[in-house]
Amino acid sequence: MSRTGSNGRRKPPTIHDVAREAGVSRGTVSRVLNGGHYVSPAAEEAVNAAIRKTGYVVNRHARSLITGRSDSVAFLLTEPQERFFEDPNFNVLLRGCTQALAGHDIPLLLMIAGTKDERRRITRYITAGHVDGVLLVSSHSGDPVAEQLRAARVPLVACGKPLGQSSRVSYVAADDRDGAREMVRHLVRSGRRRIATVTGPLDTPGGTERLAGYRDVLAESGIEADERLVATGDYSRASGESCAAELLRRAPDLDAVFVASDLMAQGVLSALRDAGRRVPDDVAVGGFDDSPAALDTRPALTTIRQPWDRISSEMVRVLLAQIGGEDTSTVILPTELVRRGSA
Amino acid sequence: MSRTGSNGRRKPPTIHDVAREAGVSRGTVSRVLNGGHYVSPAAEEAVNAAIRKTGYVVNRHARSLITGRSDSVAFLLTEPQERFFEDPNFNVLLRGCTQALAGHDIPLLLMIAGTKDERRRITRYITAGHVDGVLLVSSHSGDPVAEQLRAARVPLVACGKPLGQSSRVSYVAADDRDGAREMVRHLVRSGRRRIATVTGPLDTPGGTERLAGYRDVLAESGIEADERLVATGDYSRASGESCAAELLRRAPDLDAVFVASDLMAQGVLSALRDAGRRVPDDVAVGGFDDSPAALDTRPALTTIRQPWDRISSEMVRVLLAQIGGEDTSTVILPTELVRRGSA
DNA sequence: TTCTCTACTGTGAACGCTCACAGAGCACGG
DNA sequence: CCGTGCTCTGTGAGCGTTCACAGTAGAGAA
Repeated sequence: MSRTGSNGRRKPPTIHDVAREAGVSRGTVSRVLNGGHYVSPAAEEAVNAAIRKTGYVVNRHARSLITGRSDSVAFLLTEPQERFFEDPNFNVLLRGCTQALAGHDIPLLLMIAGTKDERRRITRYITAGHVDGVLLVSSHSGDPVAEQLRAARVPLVACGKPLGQSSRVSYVAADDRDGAREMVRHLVRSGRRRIATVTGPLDTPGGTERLAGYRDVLAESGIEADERLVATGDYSRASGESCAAELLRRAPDLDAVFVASDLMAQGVLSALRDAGRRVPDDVAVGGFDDSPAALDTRPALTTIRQPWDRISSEMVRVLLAQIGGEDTSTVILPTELVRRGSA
Repeated sequence: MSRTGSNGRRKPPTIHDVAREAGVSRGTVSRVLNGGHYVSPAAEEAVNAAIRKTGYVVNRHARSLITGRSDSVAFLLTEPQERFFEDPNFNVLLRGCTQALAGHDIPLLLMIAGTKDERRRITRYITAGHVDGVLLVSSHSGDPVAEQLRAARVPLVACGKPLGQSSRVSYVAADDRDGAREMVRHLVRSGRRRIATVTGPLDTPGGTERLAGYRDVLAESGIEADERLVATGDYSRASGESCAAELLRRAPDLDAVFVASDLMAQGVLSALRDAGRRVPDDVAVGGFDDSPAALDTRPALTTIRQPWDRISSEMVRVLLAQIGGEDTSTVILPTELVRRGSA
């Protein structure tokens, strides 16, 4: 049933062995393996039985050699720092993509292009056709990798809106702007009028879009915009703390803060506590991300949940469509307000 | 220079194109590609020039088809829950392995075998020879996947000691027991005598080994062991909180707690604060893991750092040695005490 | 010279699969 | 009756590489 090599280790059965076992030709086995079209029920049954009996598993290398596809996908991280690995959302994303791909029997290759050298090596690897497509995670504006892959016509889907690119890179993202609107509307509805914000870096989509959403709601609510109420952080806890201190100095009468990330919101809560302000009585605080940290604050953080599970499954769906030759575009997914104690 | 297919998409150059360009045979190009033995300097130079000119990249599928190796490695997670993805150490491990493998030009395939079905599918995939080896991360005792892969003679290295296995699975781990000793000795040196502990689940290596280390030091220091000072958690923050409450009830005179994870230690700190105990004045608290959370507590957590960067690089080193046919065994790496404010 | 050894090179045959094609068998309509 | 179209099947070729082998050239020893 299985052939045995000279070193005693079994050689796995080939399509030939299955064909012989089933009493059909290689071609018929191959057809069964690839969807079973133009195969008689009797032949199909015989082949399936032979596959079970021999324990046959297709040799993907031989298949790839001829089809030109690799039936694998790269998950590419182009980050110089370890930021993404510290981000709990990243885990959900990676996990979600792995699972969604596994459903299609497609393995995920994890690649990290931190340095320039690595970027070159990985770009070569990918453009050589070793993967069928790329799931790109990068917060960088003007990422050269995306451009190169696009130029080489490699199917590509980014997570989040690639900033500052004129090119047509498909992406999947949460609706940052609308999520921000939702949170600020929530603050307005609860009677706040002096609403400050701590933004993310303004060269990231999360930075600009969430700020835009904040301004949308002030405008629609007829609340006067006040630049003293806007501070720019870098998504770190420490920057949240210092931004909040700065805001309190510039506008001591603020009664709410919309913070563009939960991590920064932690810092904001610390600063407010240090300043003797009670949350939410004196100052309401709204975060963004619904990270696990949002549960650990006191009071627990009211925040905006991004649908990471859906983002990952959509990324995979769009990428597979693109690999299949379809023209794909962008997917924007709705966010959700999670009410807890802080606002 | 590059051939063009009917659909306008360039066909990548093959070894044949390189050979023609360099004026040598396929064999010579292949030899240059695989180490350059038995190749004249002139030929080698010509081949390298031709490779640069054509932009040739080896087709790994064709190579794999004949060599039987795939030049790729699986990073296999056999966890029903998402525990690992919530663990920041896991990120460092995954990142470290990816990078270490990238140094050898070996891509990492991430696979998650949560359900029984997935385990079967993935085991099939791996035993079919689609990867050269497996980096296994699993907290489960009696993991059937490890046994099956071992039986199929797939090179395999586990992260952490596989519990309850009689088999000879190579693994790389931090010295949990000695790390626990180090922490408890530190507590003893600072004058504590009623030292409690919150352990991890006792079906995990981290649970049993760290508890053993705790007992070692009590014994060597002549401190009477007291079962009222031992509580078993599940590595979650909440369990740390409830265990600490329980310990305070059973042994109100405790003056230190050694907690088997930083996450649980966060819970312990909360419970102590709620009980009005000052840290470290009334009660010293020692954690384990040196997770980022350890910096966010007040006071900052004294903890034990596991050398995750070295663990990942050692896992890769051992796996590659095993793939190369060497007999490999176990690697135990030292931990490090990180002193902060809590003890 | 001749023989041997070493360094180097080229060639055919595989690896296991899919694809294109040819051909068989059958049913149907003209 | 043939021709046409359908479903189903087998066969040869070839994907791009490595491997084993055969063969050449030059150096050194006999």
